[in-house]
Amino acid sequence: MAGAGMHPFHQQWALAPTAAPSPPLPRAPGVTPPPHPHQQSLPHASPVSSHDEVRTIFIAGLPEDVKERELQNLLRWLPGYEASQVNYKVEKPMGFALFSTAQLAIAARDTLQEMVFDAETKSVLHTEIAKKNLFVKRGIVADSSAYDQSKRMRTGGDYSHAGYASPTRFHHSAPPVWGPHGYMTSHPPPYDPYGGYHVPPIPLHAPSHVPAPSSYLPVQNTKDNPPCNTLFIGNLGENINEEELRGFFSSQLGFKQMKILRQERHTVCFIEFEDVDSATNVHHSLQGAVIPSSGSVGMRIQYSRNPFGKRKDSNHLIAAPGANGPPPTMSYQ
DNA sequence: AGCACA
Repeated sequence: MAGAGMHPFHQQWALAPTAAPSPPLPRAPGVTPPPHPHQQSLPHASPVSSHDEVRTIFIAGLPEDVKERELQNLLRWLPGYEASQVNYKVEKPMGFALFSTAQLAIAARDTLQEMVFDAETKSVLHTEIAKKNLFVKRGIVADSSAYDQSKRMRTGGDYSHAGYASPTRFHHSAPPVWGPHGYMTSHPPPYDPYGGYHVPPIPLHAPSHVPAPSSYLPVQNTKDNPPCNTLFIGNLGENINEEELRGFFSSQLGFKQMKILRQERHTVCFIEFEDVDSATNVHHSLQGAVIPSSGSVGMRIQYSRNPFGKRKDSNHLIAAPGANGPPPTMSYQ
């Protein structure tokens, strides 16, 4: 178990209010969706495109152990729902949900207002219009540049460090998706607030972890071992979060398995890849990577002394030293 | 610098 201060790996709360849930906004009571919703054009009233207004709601009152998925599964039924996420960085989880229009956001806010989210924990939702729109990452496509690192809170120091691999080759394969954000359709569903339940948007992917590091820091990597399909990761910081670590590496190309080793002072881990090439890729591209829970140190990536699943002393094979077995003639390589 | 598991 990680320490108390563990935080899930949520990269982008480039979203909304930095503000706490505390000051309940005065909100117009009984605001309901317009009777005649044609979101596209508001001929008279607001000249501004609806996308400039805040169409995100803020959701407080969630139980501490709320999952992104739970919230999504609730919100996806609401008309105009586009994306949501939960910010766990503060004491009480704060949810944010983006809707296609401000009206629909208001409608959603009122729908959810005072809703009992969990009877057992007596969680009752309090919703407001957020101060700012939820920021949804654009590129669903595997495009490394989609992970721009602007707006990241963490900045260990100098990242653009020459000599350290650029984050260009990350996870081509990895679903470039972090937890939240629902579907991203180009066109909003034909909507009809509360009119009927058309097929709800299905958030395609289970929340997965973000493979992109927050930054890179130089590490000195003297004394490496010869390339093999297993990497040894050290210098992970005092309170590295195992889940985060696992999520980080498990989405790398060629990942097979990993083992995390908690030791007194240092936590280290071993990662097996499909082949040496994949290991080498990661060895180079993620050297010095910083992930949130690693604090302000860059991880050191080395080849493992012993590849996963192979014994140290190669005279004894994995194939059991059977009483009557043939002598271990086969060897690796 | 901290290298386990089979």
